[in-house]
This record gives sequence, C-alpha cells and structure tokens, in this order.
Amino acid sequence: MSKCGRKKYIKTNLRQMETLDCQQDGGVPGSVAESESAHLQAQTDPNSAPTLAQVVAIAEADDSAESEGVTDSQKRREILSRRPSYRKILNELSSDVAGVPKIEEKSEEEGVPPHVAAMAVPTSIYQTSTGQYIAIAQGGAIQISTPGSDGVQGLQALTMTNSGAPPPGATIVQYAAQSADGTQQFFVPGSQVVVQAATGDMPTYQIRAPATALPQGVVMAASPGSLHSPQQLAEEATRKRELRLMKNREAAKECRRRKKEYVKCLESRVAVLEVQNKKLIEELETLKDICSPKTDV
DNA sequence: ATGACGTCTCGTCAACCTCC
DNA sequence: GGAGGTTGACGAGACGTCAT
Repeated sequence: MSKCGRKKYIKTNLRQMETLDCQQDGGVPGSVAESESAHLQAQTDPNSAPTLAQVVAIAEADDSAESEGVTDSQKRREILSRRPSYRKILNELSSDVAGVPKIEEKSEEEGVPPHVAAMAVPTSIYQTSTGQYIAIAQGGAIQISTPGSDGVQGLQALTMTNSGAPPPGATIVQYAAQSADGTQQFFVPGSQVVVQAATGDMPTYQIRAPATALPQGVVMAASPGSLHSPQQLAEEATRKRELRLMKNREAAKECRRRKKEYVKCLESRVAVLEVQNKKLIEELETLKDICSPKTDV
C-alpha cells in the first residue's frame, strides 16, 4: 500500500475502533452487554490488540516517517499484532451465554454432495470456486454437480471422445450440457488437473497439465508422479504454490463471510440486550415507585 | 468534467492454531 | 514437528460522493 493508502487504512481502523468504543462505552450503559463486552475486551487485550492511542500513535508516527522517508512496517506489524480469532471469541461467548449462536465449522453438507456419489463411484472429486463439484469416476467419466440443484438435475454428463485436434498429450471429452446449447471441450492430459475457467455464460472446465498457469477462480488437484529434473521440480513447486494460493483465496472469502456473520450476530445481540436493558430499567422505576410512597405535603 | 476522499472488496502474505 | 487451515494485516482497484 502506498503511504496514502496505509494512512487511509489506519484511519479506517480508527473509525471502526471508535465505533466499537462507542458501542462498548455508551451503547448499553450498565447492562449485561457491558459486562460481556468487557469480557470480550478482556479476551482481546492480553494479546496486545492495538489500543486507540496506539493506532493514533502509529498514524502520527507515519506522518513523521513520511517526512524522514523511513518505512517501519515491521514496527507497525509488531504493534498491530494478532488478536484471538473472532470465531474463538464468539464460540467461547456462546458457551457462556445461551442464545449466542456458534459459528459453524464446515459440515458434511458442505462436503461432497450425495448426488455426486449416487451417480457413480468417483475416484477424484474436486470443488470449483463457484461451489460446483467435479467428480472423475473410474474410467474417466466426469460428472459436474451444482450443490444448490436438486439431485440428478444438477448433474451434467460428460462423454469421452477423441475427435478434433487436442493439445499434445491431451484427450478431448465432450461436455453434454443439459441446456443443449452445444458442447464444451475438456482437455484431459495424463496427470489429473481439473480446471474451471470462470469465463462466459457457461463455466469451462479443463483438465490441464499441472505446470500450466492457472486463471483466477480455478480449482486444481494433481497426483504428482516421480519428479526428477530441476524443471519438473520447479513446475511442481509452481503448481503447489498455485494450489496454496487458490486454497487461501477461497479460505479468505470464507473467512470474510464468517466474519460478517459474526458481526451481524453481535449486532443483533446488542439490539436484544438493549431492549432487555430498557425493560429492566423501566421495571426498576416501577418498583421504586411502589416501594417508596410519595411524600405529599 | 475532474480530483480528492471514503468505503468496500479482493488477493496475498505471514503469523498463529490445530491436528495427525 | 510438519501440513494445512484460519485470520489479521497489507496493498490495490473499483465505485460512490462531494466540492470545485
């Protein structure tokens, strides 16, 4: 990030923290939520989460660094060190307090859909970035399944052919899409790499050589054979890196989705507790009125 | 129209965590 | 201890808003 960008980022964080401070300090005075936010705070602080003052200090230091031309990203990293996982916090909170839903781990329903296995016994199953499943059965049969669809309707059959002029070492399979708009080609080299190129109206799937550069939104898996030459090793390293990046990309998306869920959960909880608190205050006032008779003159 | 600014989203890196 | 997952931090780009 440029200096400008980084300052912008810090400013953004500052705003977020101020918002948080407002919610914690003034949002629910004297309520259960206050003690809970204190609980959250207590869990957060021990791992040196940056305080408002620290962030301000960073921003100011950045200004001075700008004039001196010094970059201290290392220092900044030290100060802005990790806090405990928000999911961990929420789950611990939920075990303490009833009514706080846990953020779910990935369950079986997000795993291999039953209708994929129902069609054939796949030897390899891959999930694309769009959530579709590609199953390669024994004999090379490929099945594509959309999780949202119901049962067999989401499955699209692929049949192997050897027509056309495939790339070297590749076999073309025809894609018998249900839309009947035509067929799409799948390239199947010896090593198994399934690729979905996210282009066009219809997703394109490819089974590529591991060394080929992958487009964005691609899922691939490979069965590494014996590697000997430095070039093969380099290709393997590249493939592994691509795979790691792709997985991390998906993980980051999932993480952000969960984080949004977490924030929504906290916001709704704040709303509930605010209502609760209001009711309790009203009840207290009523009881006060009952217990202390008016001293009329 | 244009530049400045704020906000959001995404990909990536790296530290940390968990599981085997 | 290593592999793989999780997530905070960073950098960049897209987009909207506002003042000029």
